[in-house]
Amino acid sequence: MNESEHKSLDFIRQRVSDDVANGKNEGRVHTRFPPEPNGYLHIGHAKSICLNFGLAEEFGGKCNLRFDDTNPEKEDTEFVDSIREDIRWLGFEWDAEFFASDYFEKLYQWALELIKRGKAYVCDQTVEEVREYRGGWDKPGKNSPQRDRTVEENLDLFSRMKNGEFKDGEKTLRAKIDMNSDNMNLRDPAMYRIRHATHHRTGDQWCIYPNYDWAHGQSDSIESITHSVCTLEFEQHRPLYDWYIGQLEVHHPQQIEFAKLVISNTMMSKRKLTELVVGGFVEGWDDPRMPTISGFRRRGFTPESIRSFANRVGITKHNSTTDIALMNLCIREHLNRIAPRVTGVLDPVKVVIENYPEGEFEMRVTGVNPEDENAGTREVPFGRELYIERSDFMEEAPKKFFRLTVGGEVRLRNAFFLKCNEVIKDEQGEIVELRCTYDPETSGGKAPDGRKVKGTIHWVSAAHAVDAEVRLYDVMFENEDPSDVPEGKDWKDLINPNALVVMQNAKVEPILADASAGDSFQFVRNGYFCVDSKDSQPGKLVFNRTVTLKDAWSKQQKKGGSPN
RNA sequence: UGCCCGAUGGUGUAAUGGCAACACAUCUGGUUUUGGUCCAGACAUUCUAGGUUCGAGUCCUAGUCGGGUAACCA
Repeated sequence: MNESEHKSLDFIRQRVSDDVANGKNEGRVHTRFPPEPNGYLHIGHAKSICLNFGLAEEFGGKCNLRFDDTNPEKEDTEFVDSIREDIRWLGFEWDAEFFASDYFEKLYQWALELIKRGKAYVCDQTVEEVREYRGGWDKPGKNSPQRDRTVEENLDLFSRMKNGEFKDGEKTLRAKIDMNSDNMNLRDPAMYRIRHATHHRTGDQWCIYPNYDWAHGQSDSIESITHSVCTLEFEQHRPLYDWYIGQLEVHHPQQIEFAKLVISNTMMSKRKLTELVVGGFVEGWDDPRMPTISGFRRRGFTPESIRSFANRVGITKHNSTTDIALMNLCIREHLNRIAPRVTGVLDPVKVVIENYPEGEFEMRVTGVNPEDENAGTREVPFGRELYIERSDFMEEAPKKFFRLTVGGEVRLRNAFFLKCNEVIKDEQGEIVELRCTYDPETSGGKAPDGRKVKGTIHWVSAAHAVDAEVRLYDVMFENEDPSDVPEGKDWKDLINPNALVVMQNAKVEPILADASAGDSFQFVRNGYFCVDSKDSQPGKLVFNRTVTLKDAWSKQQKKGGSPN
């Protein structure tokens, strides 16, 4: 190792690096990503996925996918399938796939072993009694009345638990540790509970199910995991993790905890995300407003952008909140390089060019992506009637407004200079048409007489434009911290009503009629959009706005407008 | 009311006892046929108080603040 080439590693990579250097685990690195299949993966899981799979890649090791399916009542194969899909979409492939339920028999045998060694006992207490006997932070616990049952009695009772002789909640198997420990997890934790429920994989084969602590470390051990990375809330479980593995005298993985991802204006709690889906507040787990991986995918985020984000947020032990702006940066950065530029007019208003011959059209040739020389060119039809963005015209405009005004001149992107002569409105005073003239001498966007124009606006030919529905997405919560709910309010009251705004009458350039589901584009001056993978049809296009472009103009406007 | 963990700019991270670095955000300016991109610049008494040291963001002590934790969930 060259000291001068010391790279900046996060504390986990540092630790793994040290372990490898010291020959721990024969220099092996083996991680695992262990989701419970009770919901869809979200961006927080992406951080964990990038960490675990990244560790394996960087240290020449392996990473398993393990479904932590020890709670039959909440888990389902739908979630198993979506988890596999999401991990692969992110660009990772696991070395081996397991289920905690693969180990139910082994875990059972191990439990028998602990019973025989007097380290576990069958307890008859109810949930309430257990809580009472556990004591508190300030007061010691009391032993369960059944704590000193004989080995024979425990063996008999436990096998009868397994055989279904008892009802749910009637008995548990508990580890005999220390009812006086400072760490509540060590006050005789439950190892097994009775659940007469059908498991998504083992069916009705079992009616006793191992608790997390009894299953997790041993599963890690069986798979020869070297570094068992998890989030901070499991920190005080580590002594129990270590105790079980120590008792069983099997391969001992090292648990390491890091801070989970928190993003501003975003709800990450799996329970609450489930509530949004079940309660119909969103269309489903893959609703583009959701912080799920499938939601981001449908919204138009790329795997590259999410991996880039995960790498930028860092791995530490302190709780922090990452600004949602960083996500936006990551996706803009990637899409700016790869997304073809097209024109989409979200809120169209008609322009009639009075001095352009009726019924005539011409093709304008234009680049596909200024960031990519190899992207080539495309042709766009131009004619007498166009659609432009309603917000690109103002009757009474402030001085800094560089767009179209009455009497003012702007450039039509990739075409001509345009001047507005007259505004036509309907009875409600709504602008329905702008009568304009163009300067044929400015083809190519420059005037022979050298006169300059401040603004350039986008347009589509009215005769060629394709209708589209465009869904504009924004942050799901207006509050930076949506878990901070004001008195008397429900967290769902904080949902941003403008998280989705649908533009029904958008007009897009004809080339987009052939776009396929999932394709991403930059709508020039508007943002990045993708073809919705569920609702878009050949005759009825639907686009999702992935993210806006940075917008200095609207930012300036929000500041209260310029004093000219 | 114990036990465990943490604290570096508005935000997220780096600095492995030796010049507080990078990115985001914000603001200024330049380039530009996208108010995009790109380029240049601005933006910190490292929670507090003591101590060790030639030298402390880093080590020690005490405090302050924040988080986690008492499921037959994971």
